[in-house]
Amino acid sequence: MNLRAPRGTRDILPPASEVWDFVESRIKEIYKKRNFKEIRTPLFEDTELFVRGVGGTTDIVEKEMYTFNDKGGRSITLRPEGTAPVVRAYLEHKLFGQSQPFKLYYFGPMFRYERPQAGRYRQHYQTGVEVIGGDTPFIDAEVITLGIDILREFKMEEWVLHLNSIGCRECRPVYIQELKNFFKKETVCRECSDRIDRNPLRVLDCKNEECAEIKQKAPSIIDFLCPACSEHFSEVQELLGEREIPFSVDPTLVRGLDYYTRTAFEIKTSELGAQDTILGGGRYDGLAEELGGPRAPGIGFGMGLDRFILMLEKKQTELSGSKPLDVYLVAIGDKTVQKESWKRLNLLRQAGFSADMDLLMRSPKNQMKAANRAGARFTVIIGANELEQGVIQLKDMDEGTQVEVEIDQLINALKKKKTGEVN
RNA sequence: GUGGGUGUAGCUCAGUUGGUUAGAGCGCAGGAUUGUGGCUCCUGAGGCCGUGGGUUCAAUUCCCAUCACUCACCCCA
Repeated sequence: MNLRAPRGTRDILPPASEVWDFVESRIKEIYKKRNFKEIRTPLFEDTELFVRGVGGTTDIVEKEMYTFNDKGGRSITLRPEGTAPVVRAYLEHKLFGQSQPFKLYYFGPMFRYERPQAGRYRQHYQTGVEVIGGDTPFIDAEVITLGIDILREFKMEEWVLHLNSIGCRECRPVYIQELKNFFKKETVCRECSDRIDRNPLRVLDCKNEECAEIKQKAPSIIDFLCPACSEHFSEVQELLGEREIPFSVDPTLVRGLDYYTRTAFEIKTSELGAQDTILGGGRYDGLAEELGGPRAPGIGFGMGLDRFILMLEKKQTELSGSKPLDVYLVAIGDKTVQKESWKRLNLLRQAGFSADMDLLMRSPKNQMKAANRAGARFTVIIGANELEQGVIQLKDMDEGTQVEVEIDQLINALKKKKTGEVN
């Protein structure tokens, strides 16, 4: 038996899991403040959804999908990204019939078959948003701003927003033709020469040094945008300026998924390794139609939580993940005392305190040790003597002081101590 | 998919120029006059030295393969 999580996957254990919980709930609050609603879609979908949605010639579909046949012979794929499933759900449930635009957020794992690396996992976690049913530049700016707001909420300043527009159905084909003509005259790396016909935009994405020089001379998409796309793009930039969000226009940013149109963006940080994109997204005005629905333009982003948290840890940002325990109960005596303590434990919890006790029934000394390790603010000591007199010992673990309290007054005494601390 | 590095206790790492019972620190468990934490001291548990094969009288040490981790490429979150 191989007792190891599969390659590229990992367990998130305490105390790390407390950091995750903390980060996720803070982000969720940000979404809620902006009137986004949660959507949960299945972890797997029909393979066809991604082939049609993401695009058959993309890296994701060509080599990164976890695809298998289920017992009914259906081809199933573990979702490699969040947008296609959300748009599928939007169409399936005819959400275009409701008040538009539809603003959704999600949290959850995504799956891609790749070689693991720092900040790259086969099962990784993303949070993201999708705004569907509108194509004004305000929506673009609102979505991008939201991404920045998350970074700022966590006091992260070491990032660069890369922005581009990759045009629409009207203007992009013209540009692509131009690009093909250009590259066919140049000598590019072998991979790129393969790409020229299949997915020419991706040649711009090549990091090969030989190609880099050639790329600089290549025609820029921005010069080929149709009037509508061009206006959209400059308005988005204007609105970002309005919010004082710095960005860098990057004509080589094309993104690896086919569904993108117009606005494309990525936020990179210098604080990770080679896997430095923590947030990426773009507009997808044609996706709904591509999937067989009505026109429903949308825009969204995905943010990598693994990388985000890695970045927070590298920055040693204080993450007050775990909250110390209010009370640890120490039982000293036989079963009668233990049972009484266990009963009191429940009463403490019902009164709203976080409380725990030693369920191994160890020696008083060891129980105190455990209380200390749990970070308990107070210990409540119940022994046979106390039980007889109807009292308990209440010990302040920071001060090291201890007072006797009538057992019925315990909750009140604790409440007083707690509010005393707040004031 | 390609290339480099690594793989000894729960964790961080020593070590064996091939040779009997493989070590430390931290952590964990228990204890230091019978009912009290954090400091100190004592004791203890825990390792088929990643897995499989080869060379050898002998391998945890050498060689090969494999798996995993890690860094980079590719690409992305």
